[in-house]
Amino acid sequence: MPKNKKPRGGRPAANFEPRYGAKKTSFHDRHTTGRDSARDGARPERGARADAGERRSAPAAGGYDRRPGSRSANHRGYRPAEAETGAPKQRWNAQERAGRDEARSIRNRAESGRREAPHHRGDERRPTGPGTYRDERGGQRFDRDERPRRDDRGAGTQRQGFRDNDHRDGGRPVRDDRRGQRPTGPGSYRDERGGQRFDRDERPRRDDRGAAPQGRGYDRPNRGGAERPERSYDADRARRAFDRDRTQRSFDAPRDDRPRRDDRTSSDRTERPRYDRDARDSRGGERSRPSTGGAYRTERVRPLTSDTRGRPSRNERPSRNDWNATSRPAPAAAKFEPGADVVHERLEAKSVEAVEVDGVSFSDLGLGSNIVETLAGLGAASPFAIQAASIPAVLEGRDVLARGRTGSGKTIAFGAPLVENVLKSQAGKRREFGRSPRAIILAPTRELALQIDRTIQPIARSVGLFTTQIYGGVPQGRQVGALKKGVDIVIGTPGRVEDLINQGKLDLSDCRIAVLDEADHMCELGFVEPVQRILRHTAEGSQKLLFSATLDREVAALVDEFLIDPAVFEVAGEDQGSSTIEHRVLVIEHRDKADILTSLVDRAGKTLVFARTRAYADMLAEQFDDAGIPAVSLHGDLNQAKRTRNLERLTSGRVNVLVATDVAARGIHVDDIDLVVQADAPDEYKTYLHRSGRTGRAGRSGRVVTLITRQRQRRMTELLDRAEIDAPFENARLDDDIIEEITGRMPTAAALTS
DNA sequence: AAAAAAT
Repeated sequence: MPKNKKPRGGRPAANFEPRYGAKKTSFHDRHTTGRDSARDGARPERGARADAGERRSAPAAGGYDRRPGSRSANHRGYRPAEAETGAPKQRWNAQERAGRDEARSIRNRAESGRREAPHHRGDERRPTGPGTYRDERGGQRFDRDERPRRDDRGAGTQRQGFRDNDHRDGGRPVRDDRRGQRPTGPGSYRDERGGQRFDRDERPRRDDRGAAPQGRGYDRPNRGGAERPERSYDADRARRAFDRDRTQRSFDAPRDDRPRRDDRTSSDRTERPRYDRDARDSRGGERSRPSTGGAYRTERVRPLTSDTRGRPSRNERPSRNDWNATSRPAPAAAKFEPGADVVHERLEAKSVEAVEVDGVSFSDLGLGSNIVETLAGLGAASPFAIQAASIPAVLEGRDVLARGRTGSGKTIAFGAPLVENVLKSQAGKRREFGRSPRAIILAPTRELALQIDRTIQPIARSVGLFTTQIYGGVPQGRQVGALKKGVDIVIGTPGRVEDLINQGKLDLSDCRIAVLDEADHMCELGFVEPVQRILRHTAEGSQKLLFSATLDREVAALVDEFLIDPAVFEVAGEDQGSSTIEHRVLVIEHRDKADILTSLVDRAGKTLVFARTRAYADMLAEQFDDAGIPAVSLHGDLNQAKRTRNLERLTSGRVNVLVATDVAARGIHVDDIDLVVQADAPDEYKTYLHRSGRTGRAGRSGRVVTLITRQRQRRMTELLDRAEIDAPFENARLDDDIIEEITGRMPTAAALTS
């Protein structure tokens, strides 16, 4: 029975799929789960047995740690406290209890002047293993935030064990190391971005911020006015907005700058007010964030929603409809002086140069020492560009839109400052039992939500905060139990989150930060509505952070309603030319498809195959299996247990081939996937970018092969053009050398660069 | 078409 899988899952699975009770071994616990029954149809008989068992043992159960109404897991618990001691207890025991104590002492220390000398404190409580990740990754931090790798996944319990390791020296030295190692080839930011430096106007701000951060009414109780002097927002904003002499930048392009852009001004102006006023007034935006002047806000938002009129580059790439279009220095941008912002179609962003980031540390950015140390333990010794850009803005309390390519560190970019903000908002407060969450992070898939939690949890835990995952496909019991107990940060998928809200089990009214990962995807049809409803449940004026590798104007609907004066960031030099991924398109005969796929997949490395439908994904996996190539599938028709298990099989290397639908296209990370095969070509260029982003990570080389038939060539050409990818089209037959070549030796990164 | 709640 599947039960046998558990041993292996012991560690990885615990981490990967904490809800799934890898640890649950006690008789009645299993029953509880069975009864909770969201338990998927995989083993109906088990559920039945569980019910029977429950009935039998219920009466006597009390003495045996049985909760009288464990039905209350779902059901308004008659004894909430009890509910927590049941199943959740096991899970909380070691690690969470430790965390709690830790939190307590942190709080105590915090109350006696925490900001001043946090460092010594950190040393003893550093929760994560030191050089662990750093070493493996050769100092490159590409993956670290996207997905704590396997080792990492080993649940908090394990990490605690590392606690005493001294990696204090990790901080600085490591950064230096890394600098040395940082790939200077394609993956490197440094080489391609000319020597543009972080704008001075930007930097000073950060220092200021250290002293007086939250621009918005973020809760900051108990913070000595001395440390972070209270400031009138108006004053603050105004100062930042106008007192700087700089070239205009998107996110803070002040009114004053506007006149300079003669070409766009007039039309923009007429349009701008419309967006704003309507949106803001109707939702009381004014009240919620009185600090931002109306006019100011308007202009900030405008770039996102305005169209491209007057932009020459549009004509050149008519199909390109987004912000990405000019992510690399476009001709249009050339007329701007060095150091000036690149002007983007439809959405202007402050373009961050990686070189600017050299020498900047996480603590420079405003993160506390505990968090900084934890990040170092995760392999993030110093910030990536996108992190350096967005962390200060997030700490400041601003709404942020950020685009950074896959694996560029987005999770930490929002996660670390989010934790810091939540911590600040609770400084000195008691962490009450049953407190409602202060922050929520939404992701489009369960796997991604889990992965995000794997990164955020250690950071949160390092400062005594708790996270919980709220996603579907698993029993609610534990999730509700955790909520009852009280968590600070919720990470989940829209469906279950909304479900629990409607059931009154999740209260977001105190939620002051909301993050949308893969934000553009979350704005697609079918996703937006629930997301909007959820966001409306968050505290009025809550801070919103939108991140994605392909962030574009698709998020306009949300921006208009929910964001105020957003800072917009992206990383310069992130074009496909700087990628370590080799793309190619095989034009094939349909009748050869199955066999070609099999031969493509018959190789040594890990291969991820994308199929358009669930059925086809299953079919292919089966086909490969039959051909003697162990393969599993990942798609929405599988129950969550299988999804988790199959993905884990690939990560662990038990199989080398995973056939997935687009559920696996975004965000999920598996090390060492060196070939991505698109059995079905995607319809959108964004999908192409995300799918191909599953390989070529950490500066490694990777290949993406897309199979199409002759009829599709034109569409594919257009798509690649939009994605700004150059890929040769090659006719391929089953016995072609091409296939051999693809499945054979992978080109070195060096070869790709030259 | 897929994904996201559970039924």
